[in-house]
Amino acid sequence: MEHELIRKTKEAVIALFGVELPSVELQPTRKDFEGDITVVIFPMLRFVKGNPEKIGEAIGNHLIGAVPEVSRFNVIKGFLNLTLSDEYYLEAFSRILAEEEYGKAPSQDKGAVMVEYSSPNTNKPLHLGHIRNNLLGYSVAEILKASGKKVYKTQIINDRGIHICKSMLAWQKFGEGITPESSGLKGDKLVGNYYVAFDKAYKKQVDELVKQGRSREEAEQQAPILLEAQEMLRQWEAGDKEVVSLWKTMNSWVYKGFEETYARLGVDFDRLYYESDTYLLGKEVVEEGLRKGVFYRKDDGSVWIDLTEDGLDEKIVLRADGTAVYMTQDIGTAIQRVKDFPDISGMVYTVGNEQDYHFKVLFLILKKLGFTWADHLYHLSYGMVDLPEGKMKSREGTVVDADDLIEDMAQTAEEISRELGKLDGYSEEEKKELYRIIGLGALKYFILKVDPKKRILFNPEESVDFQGNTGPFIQYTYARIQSILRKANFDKEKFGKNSTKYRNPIHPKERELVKQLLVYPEVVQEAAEQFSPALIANYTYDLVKEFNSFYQQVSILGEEDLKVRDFRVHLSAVVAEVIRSAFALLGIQVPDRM
RNA sequence: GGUCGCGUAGCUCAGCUGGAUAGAGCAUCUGCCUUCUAAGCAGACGGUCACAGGUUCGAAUCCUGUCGCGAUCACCA
Repeated sequence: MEHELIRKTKEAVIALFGVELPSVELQPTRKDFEGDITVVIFPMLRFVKGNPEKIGEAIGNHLIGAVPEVSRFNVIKGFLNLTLSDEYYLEAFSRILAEEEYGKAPSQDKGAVMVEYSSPNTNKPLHLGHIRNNLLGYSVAEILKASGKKVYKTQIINDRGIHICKSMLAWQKFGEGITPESSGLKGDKLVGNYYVAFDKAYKKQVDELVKQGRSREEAEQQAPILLEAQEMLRQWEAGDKEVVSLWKTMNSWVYKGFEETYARLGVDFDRLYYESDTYLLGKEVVEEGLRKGVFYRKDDGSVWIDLTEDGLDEKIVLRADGTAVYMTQDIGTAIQRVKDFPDISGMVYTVGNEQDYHFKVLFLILKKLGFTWADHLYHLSYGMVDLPEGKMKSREGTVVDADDLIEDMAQTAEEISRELGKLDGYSEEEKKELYRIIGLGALKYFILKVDPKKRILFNPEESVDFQGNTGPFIQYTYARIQSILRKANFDKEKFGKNSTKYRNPIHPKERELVKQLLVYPEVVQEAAEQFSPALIANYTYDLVKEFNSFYQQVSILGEEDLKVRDFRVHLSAVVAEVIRSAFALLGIQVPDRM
């Protein structure tokens, strides 16, 4: 419709004023004025001299004759507000009904996108920060799929390094052979406890050394337990049997714990990468890049890239002793992934904004190395989740644990549900499942509705809302519609297939709803382009508000005219379907009752 | 100090490539359950869009500078 209006408006201006406009600006008409689509006259004044109101009037008159869908118009200042006919909206709605999966674009074969997210260290449990990461990554992956892309979800598990050795060492020293089985603790929690135990012991040793007269800096480097951990890392790299075996055991505990958390969160992966497999990758690429002149070697043997011409600094890509740094590994991993999945044409890295610089450099290096896909790399950079007292710190125990938080949310959902008491007839299991869906819905929506790049302040004292612009509010609207559909004996099989007979005129609330439904596919595309689940969340909220207003003001099942009643039932069904679809893109489930 | 990001109502956030009197939710206050689920609806209150310049017919939006907050600038990851 927009294209048609732009074309016809241009034609109108040629016919009326003999001038060809380079472009026409359209916008949705503001709520306080009558109309659906507004043509902004001001930009035309550069080409057409005259009074904007008169010009608008003239164009409006022309359009009414030229475009059958335009039924009325009015001009206010420089704005030509067009009202589209009821037939147009009824027609448009019937097209939505006919769609198989409304909002989803047909899949294109232009290559796949790999989305990386989560990527935790294996020395501590997941916390609220990881939750934001997981939700964003999962949601963006789903949105990209809906926009027509093939997507691979992946993560790189940071399963090696000094931090892992710290937990291992502390477990050896203080653990007395404890296991998840013997203690009943979740594996990631158990290992995390020893990471904290290490830090405690380390600080104690440092303090003692300082008391003995060492400088703090020296003490921090010389604390015996740290030296032991470093020795352990060397043994691990040398393949020491005992160390490797302990490493395998403890990591397996952690993986089991992570799997539980992922299952609770409802996220998944198509392919896992382990740092212990990939950390040596990239060295060869560096050698090759050295030959190509992309990198250069310093006298001490370390290899660097000079990015000063690109406004960045010099960056090391290989240590003097020939070992890999983080960057080396990331270069190698990226290339490996394209080898594993040759149809990849781009990648998305879901990583906090503290690594903005790292990814700028990484992408630039890959580009300079000449990989075609390097133009389609995107760092999905997101702001930190802060607590009122500041940053979360695992070692100081000021983290909001992922499992605990999910549990708390379900509990809150339970309390509210019990108070409202609308769940007669549900079994205990059904209720429990419902609390889980609502609690998670509240949490996920709370996080995803915020623009990814902004930081989130999370106050554990103030529980996440269940009213207003929240997940449960939207879920509630869905449940209400399901209730109507049950009462109307709405048949999903016939959904979209039976020819609903329309009628005129259409109620203003119905018109608004159809308008809102019509933009859903565009919103999905926009969200994919911007890698922003927040756009989906905000759209869904607007749709739901519109529906609730309609629901309040207009009777659906009580309507006596059967055609009208049928139309309203269908309209409600489509709204519910779009809610379900949009929430699926956010990884949020919807309940039939609540 | 260099670079990057953010700064909109008491609080949490929207505001598309510049367009009409800057919008929601929470909180506070008013109405609405004999009609499809009140986790709802309708309304009131609440803003020098950090500040100062500039571009433009028009700026919360674009440009420059200032201030504030955060991140980053490791042979750590």
